[in-house]
Amino acid sequence: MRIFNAMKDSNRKKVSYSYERPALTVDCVVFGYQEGALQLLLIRRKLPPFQGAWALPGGYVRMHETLEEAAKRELLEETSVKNLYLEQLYTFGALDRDPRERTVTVSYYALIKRDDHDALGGTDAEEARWFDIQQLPELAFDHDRIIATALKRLQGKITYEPIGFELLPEKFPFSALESLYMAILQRDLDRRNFRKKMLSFGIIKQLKEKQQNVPHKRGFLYSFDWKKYEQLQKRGMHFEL
Amino acid sequence: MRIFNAMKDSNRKKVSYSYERPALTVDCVVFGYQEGALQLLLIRRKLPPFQGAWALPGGYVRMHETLEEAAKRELLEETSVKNLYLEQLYTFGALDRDPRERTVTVSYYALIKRDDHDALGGTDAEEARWFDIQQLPELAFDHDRIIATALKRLQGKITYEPIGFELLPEKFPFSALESLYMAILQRDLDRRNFRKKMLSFGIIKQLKEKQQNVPHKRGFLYSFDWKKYEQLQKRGMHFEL
DNA sequence: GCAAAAGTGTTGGGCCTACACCCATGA
DNA sequence: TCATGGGTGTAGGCCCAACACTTTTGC
Repeated sequence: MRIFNAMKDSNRKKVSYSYERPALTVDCVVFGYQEGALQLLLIRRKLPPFQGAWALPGGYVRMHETLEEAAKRELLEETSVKNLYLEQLYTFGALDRDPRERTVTVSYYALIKRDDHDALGGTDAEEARWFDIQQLPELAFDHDRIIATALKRLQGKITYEPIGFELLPEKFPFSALESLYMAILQRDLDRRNFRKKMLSFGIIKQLKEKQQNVPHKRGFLYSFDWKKYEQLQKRGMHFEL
Repeated sequence: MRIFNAMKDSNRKKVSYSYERPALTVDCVVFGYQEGALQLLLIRRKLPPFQGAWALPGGYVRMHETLEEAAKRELLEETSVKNLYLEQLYTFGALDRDPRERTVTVSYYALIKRDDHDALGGTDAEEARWFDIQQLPELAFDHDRIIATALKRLQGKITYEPIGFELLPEKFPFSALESLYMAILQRDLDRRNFRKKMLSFGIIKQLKEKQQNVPHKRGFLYSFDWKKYEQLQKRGMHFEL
């Protein structure tokens, strides 16, 4: 895939340098959340090395785009995903991480609202699929390490910044938020205490609507209040767990 | 400096690629602490661009070294500094951050015990100097942004991991730890509460020795207890502020 | 004796944890 | 009527913030 993209790149030309340079790529760890499970978006490699193996979406950084632009472009090309929360994760530079040649990769992690993006498959008719985070397949390159790093980062960040909403639809029942946190942190949380604390920040608004077609009591729907959050942040509010 | 190093590199040879690659460098934000002030190690550039300006130590990543090895090598070459706490910070990839050509830099931040490293000056007779973090000179490239990022990271990390000791000598009076935290966090801390909490973790041992030649009551010296810290960490201890 | 830092405890309030029962709905 | 999740309050304990005086030393 990487090679394929590179060959298509309209910037292609012979260039020479007076000393060798590592290749530079980006890779994206894309998290989603559905039906109580934290998920990950992977693509199947069509070419060697690791032909047929599952891998993170990613590819070469071009000369005229920033790292973040490269990450967004690859995601769009390979998985048709856009409009997401994207943040740089870590840069991996082990000597043997790509068997072809020295390749340094800048990794990003992304959070997306699954229901916005159920249509998958890239412009290259890439095979892309969601996997439950607990049941990942064998992965190409050092992508398992990158994923482990991303998960740790997500677990840390979600406790001190309200980014969980990036994984939920606009309107959600409170229990979805709660089980999202449990899926990410991989531990139980007390329902009453979680609700109390989360609501106490004042950044979630209760809507007038309720759940529909549920085989139990209808709960209110909620949504994240961006304006309130920005206001409170300016006044130095402190979100934590 | 970067060019100079590149020219010396024994790996030098003409290489060509079928598409362009950004240059890849590392830059290090080296923190030190002395006499109540948080300091930063900078070198003066001898060549254009930004000739004569102060900059972070750093340089090109070679093909046979990892990113961290590159960072350590550049530090040793340019500032004779070794044996330090080093951690990757962020990768900067703006298109125009180097006026010569597209250059992506992987930044690191380092903490060193000032008294171990008072001898400066690299093998190239680089001019290297410590600056008070509050009084930095004009900086080359986007190094001011890198430094700002590093300081924020240090402020965050020091509250949940006991890395402050990396900036202090082996033996230190308790007040040094306290004023170190105040210098980094740039706010006042209550002496009694800070001491209570810090000692409560049980990772600092009081020595038998006391301060010498001070114009006031002699306080005990302390040192960080690595073994205890590792033990407690395994048992899931949680250091915070 | 004076300046400067070391050393040391208590109290009140707020926050966190732990915990259990009733309600509304669809099947 | 049953299974399923929705919604709610309290009490005890722990931790945190705020706060001041005495001691030792060099000058």
